[in-house]
Amino acid sequence: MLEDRRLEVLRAIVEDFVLSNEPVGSKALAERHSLGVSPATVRNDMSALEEEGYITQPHTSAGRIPTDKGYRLFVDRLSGVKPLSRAERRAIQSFLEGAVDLDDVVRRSVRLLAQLTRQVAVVQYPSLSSSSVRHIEVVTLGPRRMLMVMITDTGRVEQRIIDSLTPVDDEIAGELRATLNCALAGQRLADAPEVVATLSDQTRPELRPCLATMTGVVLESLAERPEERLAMAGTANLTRASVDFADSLRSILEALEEQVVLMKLIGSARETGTVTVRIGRETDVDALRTTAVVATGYGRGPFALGGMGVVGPMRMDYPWTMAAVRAVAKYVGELLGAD
Amino acid sequence: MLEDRRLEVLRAIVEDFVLSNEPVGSKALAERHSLGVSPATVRNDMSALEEEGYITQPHTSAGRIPTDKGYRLFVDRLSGVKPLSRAERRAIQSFLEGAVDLDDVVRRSVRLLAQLTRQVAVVQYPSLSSSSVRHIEVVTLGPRRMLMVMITDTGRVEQRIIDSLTPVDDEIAGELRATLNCALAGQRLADAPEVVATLSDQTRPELRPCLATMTGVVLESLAERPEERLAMAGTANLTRASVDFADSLRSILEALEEQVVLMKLIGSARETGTVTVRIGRETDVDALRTTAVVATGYGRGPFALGGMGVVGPMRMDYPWTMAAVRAVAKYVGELLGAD
DNA sequence: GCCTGGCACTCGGCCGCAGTGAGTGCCAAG
DNA sequence: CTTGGCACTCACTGCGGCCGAGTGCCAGGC
Repeated sequence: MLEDRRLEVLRAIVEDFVLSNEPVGSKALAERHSLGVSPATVRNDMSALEEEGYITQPHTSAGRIPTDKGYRLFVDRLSGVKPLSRAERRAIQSFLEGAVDLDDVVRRSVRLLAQLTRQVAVVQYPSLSSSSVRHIEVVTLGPRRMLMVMITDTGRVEQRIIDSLTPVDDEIAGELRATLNCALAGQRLADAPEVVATLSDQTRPELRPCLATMTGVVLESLAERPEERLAMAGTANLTRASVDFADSLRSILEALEEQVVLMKLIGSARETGTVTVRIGRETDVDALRTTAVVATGYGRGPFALGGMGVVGPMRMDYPWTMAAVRAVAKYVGELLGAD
Repeated sequence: MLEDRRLEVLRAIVEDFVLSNEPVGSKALAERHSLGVSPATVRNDMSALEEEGYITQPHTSAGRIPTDKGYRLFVDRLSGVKPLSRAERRAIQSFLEGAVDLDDVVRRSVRLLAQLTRQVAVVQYPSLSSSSVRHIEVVTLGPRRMLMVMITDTGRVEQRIIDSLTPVDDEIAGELRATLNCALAGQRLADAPEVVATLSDQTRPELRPCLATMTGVVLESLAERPEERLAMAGTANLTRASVDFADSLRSILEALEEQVVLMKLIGSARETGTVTVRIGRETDVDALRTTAVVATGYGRGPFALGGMGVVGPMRMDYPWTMAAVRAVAKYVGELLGAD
């Protein structure tokens, strides 16, 4: 019960600090939250909390602010996920439902998430490996040139120009198209490697080099090249977060432009079925040590199509942000899953 | 000649201020640049330049800084375009030549431009209206569903799902494909409207609704929807530009996230055959009144495929930036034109 | 007529200083 | 274990003075 009150004090500190962005002191705490004890008692608790590393003071004779560890405890044990209001849910839905194609869905989601949370939002495009092939098209462009277009069930399109060593014509293209479609259409791309492996033997020898190139392309694009696409919005919101932030602003922006970094951050949340939070150094990115990342996967239950999330200052309204991310992910998932 | 020296003084002020970001005074000017006159004389010139509105002083007893008008004069009459070094040209080329598809080209260019100029870089995707149709593909997805994919000669791919009122099969799809390709392949998309207009009459009546939908899609995607795509990079560079900038940083970032605004800014430079510069209020965007935009079109001589450019503080090395933008545009143009 | 050196003046930036007040830690009493 | 009291710390603020870069003006020289 002493333990309980301490946690309550921690929660109060986090909540107040998130609101005010100023170190919170014992007196204000005891007043604003009905803790039922005097400031002196709160001071003792704070002292203990500081000892344990949950809070810290920027300088002597100032209030306390939560540490990474403090936020972590708050997120893990002290906060639920604030449910969104009916109006908010409806807003999300109406914002997304006008989308005409995949690109549009992604761009709308990312803007929506940025506006909603007032943070930087990031949305991965549906990953190829968790999509299925809808159709593969092969077109001749010239005597030794073909274009291959792969369309997935999420609406994503990958195209590649292929230079053939031997001459090609429409007939050959048709044959390749038929072979590839027959083997891959409807298959999940994650299963493609096995399917493709046996393909070569069943084909006319003279087509094999071309076919190999094409299956190569399929596999290669599957190999989640690091520049796997993503969309970002709301970078302007970074400036919202206090001024001391300004120093690190550049390095944060730089980190955010590194797609690889973001993919890791957002992508790692994809597999877990829930909203995950990484706070401060937990991001494993030095430039982001003053920020927190709230992310989740979207679409298809266990086989998430991609990840989405927001990056913001550690001082963030976690319950609300988590709720918003979860809600947007849910709608986007439905939108893409149904398609 | 007096006039000449004044211009020389203005140039010196711009150059010094770009380097130091500090108001430049008469003494320093007379010393650092061999103007052959004393500080007192320079003061007189400065006084005149201020009268005419080319320079201003942030406060009494401080040096002068150029105004919008001053930069404008500098760009128009006082600066050539610094040629790039051999090494730099080579660097550009090697950075771009590994690109595998259109997306890759655009993303590489924008990163390159951002790194080169240390500013925020923006690249439009090749606009559809100045591209030609390379191929149109029609595929059945279901009994009443088809997918249409249009591929342009710049490698851009537009796809759209079409729901038909009447049942469709592979044969019909083939017929539609043939009709569309026959009419449009090789045509510039800008000419598409006329070509398409006559198409309906030459077709079997039962196909007309479908065909109409498809040509509709072609025309619609041609209509340069405002969200015409573009890529941006180097926003972190904004923080580089002095601190007083920091206040306006948010509004600048917000403006940059407005695609429509950017499209206008970059797009308007597309038609002019040269590098254009918009300084301060010339951008017609209030949030960008402290910035300058250097932009140009790329590809295909008079029929530019798209625009690219950079956004940075007014205090910018214009000769060098203009040279860099021009050089990158040239290489990208070659890359996409040859393709 | 233009350039130049000299001179008085302005004013933003940079100390150093003391006063203020929020907040802490400790202690003794309930 | 809680509480009120008390001394202490220290960031922040406002004030006054100094400094120096930079200006404008003027009278003298080429």
